[in-house]
Parts: sequence; C-alpha cells; structure tokens
Amino acid sequence: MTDNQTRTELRGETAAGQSTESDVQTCPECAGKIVTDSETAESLCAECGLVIHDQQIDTGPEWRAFDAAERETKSRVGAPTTPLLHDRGLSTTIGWRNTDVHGNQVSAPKRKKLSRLRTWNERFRTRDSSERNLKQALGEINRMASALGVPDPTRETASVIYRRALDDDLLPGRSIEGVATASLYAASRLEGIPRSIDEVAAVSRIGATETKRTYRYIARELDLAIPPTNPIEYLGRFASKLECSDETEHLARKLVKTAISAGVHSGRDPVSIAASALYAAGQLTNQQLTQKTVSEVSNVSEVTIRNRYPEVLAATEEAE
DNA sequence: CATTCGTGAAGACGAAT
DNA sequence: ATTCGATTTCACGAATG
Repeated sequence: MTDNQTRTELRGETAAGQSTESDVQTCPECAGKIVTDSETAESLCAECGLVIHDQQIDTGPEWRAFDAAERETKSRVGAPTTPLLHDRGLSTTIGWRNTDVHGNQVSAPKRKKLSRLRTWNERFRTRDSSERNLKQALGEINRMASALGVPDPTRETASVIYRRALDDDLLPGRSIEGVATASLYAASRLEGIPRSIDEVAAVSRIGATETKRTYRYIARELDLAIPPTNPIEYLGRFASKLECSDETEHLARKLVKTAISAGVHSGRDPVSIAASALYAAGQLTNQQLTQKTVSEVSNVSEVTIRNRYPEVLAATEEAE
C-alpha cells in the first residue's frame, strides 16, 4: 500500500443523486486536505490549520417566527429525518400527556385506552429483532460519540455504516457493541477526524484488539475504501491536550510531512509518527515535553516514541 | 530525583505458504 | 490454517542531567 489520495465516499448511497459537496476540497494556502474539526465544528486545513468555514449546515427552519400565530402559519410538519434514530424519526409517537388537543383532561376509560395504545405502539415500533438491534446500537454509538466529542455528521456516518453492516448480515456471531464501536471508528476516519483505536475502545465496552478486528472485518466486507490515516490529523488534538506552543505544533507538522516523504511512515502506526514528531518538535523548541507526557496523551508507548523520533529527525536533516 | 536510553520477551498483524 | 517477519508494548535497569 503506497498512499492515500483516493477518498471514496460512503455517503453515495444515502445521498443518491445529489452530489455531495465537491468532496476533494483542498486548502487554498497549501493544497492540504480539508477536514472538519471535532471540538469546534469548523472546517479547516489539515496541513496548515487554515479555517475554511466555521458554520456547519443547520437543518433547522430557515425562517423566523416572532409570535405564536406566526409560528403556527409558518410551521412545516415534522423534524428533519436523521439516521441517528433507528426509525429515522419517522414512526408515530404518542404523547405522554393525558389531554386532548384542547388541553382538556380525558376521561378515565380513555386514559386507560391511551395507555394501552402507547404500550402497543412502542412494541410495534421496535418489534422485529433488527429494529431492536439498531435501536440499541445507535444508542451505543451516540453514547460513545458524546464521550469522545464526535460531531453529528460523523455520528450519522457511523449510523449509516452500522445499517449497512446490519443489512449485509454481518452481525451474527459478533457483538452489537463491537460493530457499533467499529462503525464509529470507521466513520471518524472517513470524516478525516480520526480517533485512535485506543480512544474509541476506551469508551466502549470492548477492548482495543477486538475493536480493531471487527473494524477490519466490516471495512473489508462493506468495501469501505478507507485510506491510511495521516499522522497530521492527530497532531492538533495531541498538541492542544499537551498545551504546547503553536510554534511546536507547526514544527511538528513540518516534521511529519518530511518524514512521510522520506518514507519513514510506511508500516508504522500513524499515531506513533504523530507522537514522535510532536516530541521531536518539543525538543527542538526547548519545550518541556517529556516522552512520558506525550505517551500519555497519545497512548503510544515511550519506547516507540524513543525508537521513532530519531528517524523523524533524520528524515528532515536529509531534506536540508 | 526525573528523564532518557537500551534490552529481551511477548502479543498482534499482514503476508506468504 | 500455520508460519514468518516486522512492529509495538511491557518491564526492567542503566546512564545522564
């Protein structure tokens, strides 16, 4: 495997027809790849950090309503559909209030009937096993995504992946939790804001190795063409966790770039490249970055950082 | 004392048989 | 399915400042 560049889109099937926003966006400054940042919901360049736009698409109403009457006339029906709910938010929900449309209390026998209706409605909504499966899995995905600060678009991608896995009968023999975790991991990579395996596994109920195994399985079965992650994509998050200077972060970016062009990254875990470059940059800028602290935020062992950072430095020296 | 560096054993993975 | 090579990790201890 040589390199990335070809980002195939997963969303093709949901957005059938509508061309998803011309997807190979590149930075006007340095021609780097445009990614969406998790914490700030901004689109920015993975290479130089240039912010392209800081407003995500708002699925809410495009009008303003100033009083109740206006709200009534302008209102359209229903919430936007979302893959985040197992039925896409489309099935009937019976409200919990025992009042009619006028706000009057309903009679006792009617109340009883309503209660039974709610019960049965709920049963029908999640009746067959795949629906129940989805309901639980999407709950897990949302829970983990929240814990990781993963933005909604990525959650939706994860949901879509999970649905596909379910449709393709990839579940039998595998835990829901496992596939949910793997879907989220895959989605984060597809969206260009990868969480490391360890980070995802940390909030999951299954371990890192199981996550990786399941991830590889569904990636292969679903033909998800996911390019190798670029170490630069991890850099920003690690750098901010370490509270290191912009200077160090920028230097680390340069180190990663030259290291990659020198081929140091091949066969190595991209996370370890990012961590090593960050440590190396810390040395060069006289920041107090110890192998230990870098290791802690990146979940890369000190040993690996030790072994890797001289190689990263050697690559840049040769480039001089 | 904290940090860095080096080692060998052990686990996981991809590729090849 | 097993085997092999490379990478990463763990647990030490030694050097360095």
